[in-house]
Amino acid sequence: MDSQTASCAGLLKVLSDETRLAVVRLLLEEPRRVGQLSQDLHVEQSLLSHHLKVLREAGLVETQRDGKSVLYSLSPSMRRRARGEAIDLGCCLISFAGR
Amino acid sequence: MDSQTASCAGLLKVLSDETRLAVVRLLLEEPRRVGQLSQDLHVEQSLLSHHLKVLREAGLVETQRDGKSVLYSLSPSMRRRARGEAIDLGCCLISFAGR
DNA sequence: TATTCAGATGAATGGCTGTTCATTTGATTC
DNA sequence: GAATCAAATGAACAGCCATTCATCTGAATA
Repeated sequence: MDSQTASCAGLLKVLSDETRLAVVRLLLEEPRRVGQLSQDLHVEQSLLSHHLKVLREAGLVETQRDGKSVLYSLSPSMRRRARGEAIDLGCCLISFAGR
Repeated sequence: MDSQTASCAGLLKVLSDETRLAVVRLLLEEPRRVGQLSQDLHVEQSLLSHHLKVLREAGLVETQRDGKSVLYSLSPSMRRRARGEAIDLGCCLISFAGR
């Protein structure tokens, strides 16, 4: 059980929350402001903010001031093309290929 | 926030534990008995058994009696080939393509 | 500069979850 | 059938985490 597996589990834990996963999927489409996310997901502002902090600290998302609001986007380094054998969860594929 | 996202988060939660993730990665190679897993991962029998139960109930793994021991293998339906845009966690890729 | 709007932060709380220990079940062997 | 080996189960506990509420920061506008 290498340390790589440990940190990977940690990242999966970040994504294993319904709200955070939904945020990431929305940001996979395009950047959005917090207010938009809050409306789209029907999640109260404060709670969403806490979740966004977790995503930030995990390096999954990045922020950018936009006047009064803040624009969230998926970290560019997180974008990749998948290929190779994977685990099919039905909802998504998890692949370890080439690692 | 659809119910699909909820159940997906649930499955990711199952994989977000270091021990369970390590088990799945080993079973991705080939089926193994509990004793083997326990030795390979340095995880005590009872604890491993609890984790295996979680994996079983999530439908991720299947079991097969083999004399005194039990053979665990990755559920065939979980095996797929990944392709399309994905989120790169460094340790693995998560892809939602075509869903 | 006072007010308002957008978002972040901190403390408090309740529920979930990983771990341990003791016990049990199921299958083999003596 | 008693003893042994492999794995599963249940109860108990402790630490973690999502949620809520109240408050604060920071930027725009009047």
